[in-house]
Amino acid sequence: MVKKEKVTIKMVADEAGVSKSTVSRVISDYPDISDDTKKKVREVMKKLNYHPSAIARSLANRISKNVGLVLPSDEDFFLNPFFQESLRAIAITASSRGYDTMLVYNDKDETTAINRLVSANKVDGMILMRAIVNDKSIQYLKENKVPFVLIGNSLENKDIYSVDTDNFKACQELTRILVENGCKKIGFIGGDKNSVVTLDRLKGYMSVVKEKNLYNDKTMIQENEFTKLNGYRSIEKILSDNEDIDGMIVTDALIFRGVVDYLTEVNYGKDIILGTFGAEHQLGYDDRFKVFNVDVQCMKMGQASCNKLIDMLDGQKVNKMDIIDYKIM
Amino acid sequence: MVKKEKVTIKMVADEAGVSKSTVSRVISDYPDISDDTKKKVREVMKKLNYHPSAIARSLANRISKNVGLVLPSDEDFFLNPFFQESLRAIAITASSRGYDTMLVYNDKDETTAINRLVSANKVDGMILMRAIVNDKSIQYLKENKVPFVLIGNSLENKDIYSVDTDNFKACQELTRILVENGCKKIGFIGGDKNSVVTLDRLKGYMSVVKEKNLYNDKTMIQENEFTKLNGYRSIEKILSDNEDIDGMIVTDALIFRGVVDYLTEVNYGKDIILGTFGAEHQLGYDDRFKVFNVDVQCMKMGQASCNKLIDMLDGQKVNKMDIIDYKIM
DNA sequence: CTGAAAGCGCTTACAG
DNA sequence: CTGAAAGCGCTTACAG
Repeated sequence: MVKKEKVTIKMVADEAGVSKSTVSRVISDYPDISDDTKKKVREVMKKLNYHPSAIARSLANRISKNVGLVLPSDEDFFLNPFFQESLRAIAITASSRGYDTMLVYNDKDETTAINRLVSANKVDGMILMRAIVNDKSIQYLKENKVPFVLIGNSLENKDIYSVDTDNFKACQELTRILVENGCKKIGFIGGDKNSVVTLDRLKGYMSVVKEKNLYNDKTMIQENEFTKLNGYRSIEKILSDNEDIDGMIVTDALIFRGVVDYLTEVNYGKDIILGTFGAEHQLGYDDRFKVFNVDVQCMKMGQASCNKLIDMLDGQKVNKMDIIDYKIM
Repeated sequence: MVKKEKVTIKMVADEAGVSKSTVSRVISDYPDISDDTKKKVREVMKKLNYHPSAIARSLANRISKNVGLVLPSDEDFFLNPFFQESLRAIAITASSRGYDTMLVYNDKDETTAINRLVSANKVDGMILMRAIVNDKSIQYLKENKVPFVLIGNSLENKDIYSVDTDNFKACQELTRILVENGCKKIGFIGGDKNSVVTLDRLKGYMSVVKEKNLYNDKTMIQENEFTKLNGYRSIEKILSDNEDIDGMIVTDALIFRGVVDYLTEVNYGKDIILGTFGAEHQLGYDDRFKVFNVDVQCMKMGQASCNKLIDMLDGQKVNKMDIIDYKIM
């Protein structure tokens, strides 16, 4: 077997009897190259099994063909199925458009990881997978004029590109459904208080509580982390303070699992109607419970955010904010 | 505010009154540069907020400082919490060693995605997150002499670098525990038959079944996909064919959830002892069940695989195979 | 429609 | 201990 050597543009050019410039142009599929030479060059490329070096291209034209994915570094948050599924959708979408995906784990108050990717020119743009209150990453990306799209909603930055669920409306609708099903006293369990998603959903819930004049007590609202344990403890706490609760809003699949665990343990069933965020397959509960869930369609979100970023990089005009529809079932 | 311009090595060199070569050498921390100039150059770099272009470095020295992560593209498989947790460990480990992580989703019988990353020089090495029978990716990486480490076990390739759980032994131990707890007739539910993990665990189970001369019927063994639904249907099938089953081995957290769902529905409890793979927090079940689980410690696996790959890239000597210990509880 | 040449921002023998 | 120069493999005005 012949020793493999990296095939370069030079070798293709020589073999095809044209200049490097010409080869370069057929790589990029320039319109003003004659069909004949295009064809010839392509044949040679195939014959030589030539693949342009992305690195060299990047250096020459400052385009990396990489998108950066910014994930929360807090374990609890990341364990959320939402991330796993969006991440997959993003990577697959990127790939289908000729981009590769780079991962960054980002701390709440640090931008060093992001900074590294950006200043090393490793990515053309970024996707942020959550927004927290007073988000440093968003600040950084704006200041450095890095193209990015946020999955979520930033309270402080309304002029950025984003893709989001209408969490206020979704949670409002969900709460109303519980009311229509007879609930008089509805509790709320959310994730991290600094997470904008939690806040938006809380507002939706509150709006119905006020509108319908439902009984309302602070002990009915718990916000902590995005964990199963939090769900377990929060529902325990709420029930011990409010025996007569007949409905619960839960903002997250992981938390929901903890809630179901506790309710199963103490033998609750349909006495409490549950409204939760999360797709059916992420939840896990059985017939003993009555559950309404809003599916925010993370696959769609991931896809939309990635397409939006790449459209931006392509210089296309895109909306500032896109709202992805949810499904309540 | 001054318009931001990319700071290059040239500008640092000029400002510090040295040559580009020298700056380059202090970037790489060469030993034979005088402390004085090192210090001076570093000051200038900081003052100018200089960050070397990773792209340019890559082109010059053919090192990308990226590791590629090869994930299964089949949705079912990927949804497994195992991947999510290993992935995070890998990305964090890579980052701590100055590497960034690139994602590739790979089809069973295709190597195009991998090929793209490799031939474009975007990565220095790869981590494969599973092995299937007759794995094309492994073949490809071997042939192209791409450094890689496999998380798992390849039946056909014993000469590659890998990190794995001793799945045979773990499943053997798990099955024995069920026997010690009085089980006489133990079923088995696994994931994809083409997945080596499933095969290894099945062998461990079978070895005990034979050793202890347990009743053994093909209808007690189900292998399908890595999904919750599969768990649900498989246990249903097994129970309908074998009413007197008193133990079940389940190879996967997601499948386990389906099993628990079904058993809950039909009001089974401690009559069947469950042995499963998956960490406590991935499982989700309650006191009604008696469960033993083997935690393969995915964080450790991810970490070990990434460190191993980077050690290899650094030219260090590493073991061919590393076995990560598991915990049964 | 195509080519020669400069340039992208680094690294690294080589020479001193 | 340090510098000048060539080179990594592309792209892209510019000229024809």
